[in-house]
Amino acid sequence: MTTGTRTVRVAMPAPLFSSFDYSVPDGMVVPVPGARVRADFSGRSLVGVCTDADPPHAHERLKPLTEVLDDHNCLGQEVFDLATWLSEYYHHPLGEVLHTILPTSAARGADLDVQPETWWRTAVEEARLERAPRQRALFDHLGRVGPRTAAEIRAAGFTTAMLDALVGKGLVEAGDPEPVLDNPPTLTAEQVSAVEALGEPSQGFSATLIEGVTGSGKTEVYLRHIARVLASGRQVMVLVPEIALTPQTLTRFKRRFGRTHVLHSNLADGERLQTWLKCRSGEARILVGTRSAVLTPFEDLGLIVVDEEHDGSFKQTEGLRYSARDAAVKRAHALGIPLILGSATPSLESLLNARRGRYRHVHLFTRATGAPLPSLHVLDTRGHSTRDGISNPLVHIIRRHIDAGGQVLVFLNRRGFAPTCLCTACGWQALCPRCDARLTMHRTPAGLICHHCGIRQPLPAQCPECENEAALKAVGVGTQRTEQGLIELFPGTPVYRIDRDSVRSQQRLEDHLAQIHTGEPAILIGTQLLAKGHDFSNVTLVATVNADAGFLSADFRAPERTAQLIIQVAGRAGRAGKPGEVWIQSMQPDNPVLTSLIETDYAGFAAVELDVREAAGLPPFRPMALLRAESESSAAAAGFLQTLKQRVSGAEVYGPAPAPITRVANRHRHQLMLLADDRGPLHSAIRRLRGTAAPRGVRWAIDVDPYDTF
DNA sequence: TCTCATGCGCTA
DNA sequence: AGCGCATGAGAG
Repeated sequence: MTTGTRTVRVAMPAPLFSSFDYSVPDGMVVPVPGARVRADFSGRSLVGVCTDADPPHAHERLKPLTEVLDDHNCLGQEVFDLATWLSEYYHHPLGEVLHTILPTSAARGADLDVQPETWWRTAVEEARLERAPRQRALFDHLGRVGPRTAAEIRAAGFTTAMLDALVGKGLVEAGDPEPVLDNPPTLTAEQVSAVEALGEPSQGFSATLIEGVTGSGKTEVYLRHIARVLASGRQVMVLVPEIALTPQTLTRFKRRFGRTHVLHSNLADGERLQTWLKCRSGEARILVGTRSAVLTPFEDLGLIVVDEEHDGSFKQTEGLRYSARDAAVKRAHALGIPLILGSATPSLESLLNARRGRYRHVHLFTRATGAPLPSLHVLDTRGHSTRDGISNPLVHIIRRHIDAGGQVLVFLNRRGFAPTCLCTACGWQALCPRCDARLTMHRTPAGLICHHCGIRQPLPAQCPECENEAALKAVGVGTQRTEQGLIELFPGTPVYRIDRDSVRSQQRLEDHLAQIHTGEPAILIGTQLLAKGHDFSNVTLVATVNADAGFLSADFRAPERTAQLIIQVAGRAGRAGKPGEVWIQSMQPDNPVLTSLIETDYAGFAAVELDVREAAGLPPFRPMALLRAESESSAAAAGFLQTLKQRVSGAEVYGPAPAPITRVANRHRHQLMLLADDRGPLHSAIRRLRGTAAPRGVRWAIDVDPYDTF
């Protein structure tokens, strides 16, 4: 080995757009690109990733590496290349990108050893565990679902102590992995042609957009294609939105394919690392995961599925602001494998790609059960009084459905009791001390809460300003208030509220859902949480209470998001044979989003909205990036963006503009919008700005293809 | 004169 | 980001 090969370039986890060169001391093996190394960096010992052995023009003063942690590229060439692409495309330092990709323990330098798993199953038919209800529950659970690993048992809400106790009593023993339990159902004609349209899985890169109405059985189409890929011996990655990764979703995969691995944000570091390693080694056959799962290396990936591809949770909004959907497209292309994007309400980005012939476009127009699609109606609330958010005509419609034995789902995208609390005597309002926002009134537990920074305050007994004891009033409507109103209006009918406040625990949610699944007449009220994943087969009426709020936002994506939400919620209605009705309460019944949705469905709305975007020169027709700055001083943040603006060339610039809620947690947020005709000039413009040091106290970030623009 | 806090610059 | 180091104010 010559001395010239004993210098390496390393990407260190620091917010710097440069690599750092180190020497490899005698006796230490020269790391290969992609190997983790430990080295001193500005007075501390850090784990970085080698990017080049023997780099050209190495730095003249070199420190020695402390340690080489891997004898091979720990990410594999493909994910290593993905890291380079992410760094360039999202203008984020390579060292930080690599740090984001590596599981926490791997980024800290842990050994990358796969540990064998043990599955646990019941050893006896019956067990008397009267005095140990939790052990009893775990025993019953294992009897019901079959063999599970310790990690899965913990994920289901049990502890290893309970498991150990059962093993000690001889009631549970090590066993084989879970068997395949489900046979595939018969496909509808439409599903058959969708499966056929997907073609052979081994024909190289292809992207297919499956646009299927809720209940059309998109998932079954994925499962068929997944089965073919698995049969060919290759691995499969399935990405789902955060709130769609429910036990029901996983059970479906497990019953069909056996062992299914999972990645999401709530895993313990060790579990996450083990799953990551098993994907990398090829031991894991299917991975179902949320956003960050797209960064997982695979030994032999043969298919990527992105379910609910329009969902905003695929875009990261901090640090490396990547889109998991777009990264999935990139990976499928690089690997030469098929990609499936599925949604009932595709993003305009994907629809434009389909229109331009980059994606195949497969439609599922009918429900797999043969149930008719719900009918959509606007309920004009102008001139009607509303009580707790529910207008009089809506009360009658709800009563009609309850009397007919149906269940009713009331959708209201606002938690709490009332979004405002004010004094009718002096005009005082409950404002957040740290944000430019009103405090939301909550009951059970009572208090004022800021939905932006989370600060809590007690509910004042009298007006803090004029000390009037009777004039404080809750203004506006949240789920708690509508719940209360519905309980009063329908005293004999159970009302279930499902939002982040009412279902703190998964168990609580499951209990609620079990009640609902009995099919007895009931009223469900809730937020986003209700809109996805769960099947409520006996729901015959869906009512959206405050869809109007979605039309008020300044965000150019607001109409798209509102339309998607309405259609997703509407999809909950009439799934089991009984025809469903959807009523949208609105004070602006002539709003073009509403009328086009009702008259021409989502596809018609999307076509109109695409024209609007094209005319306005907005995404997906032109690429956009946002430069966001925040500081305790509003002027400092805005001023810094102003100086950046002067240095922009080759792109249109708008702003700096304050975010609508400028101050959150005492930080003032401003942004500069960049638009260009092509990606090339946009990226060049950003490249000239990135790495610019902001003045003291100002933090700034680049957001390429932002999802939320306000 | 000493100690602790805050600010700044640098990382190979 | 996070660390060491310079600078500066307060206590004895």
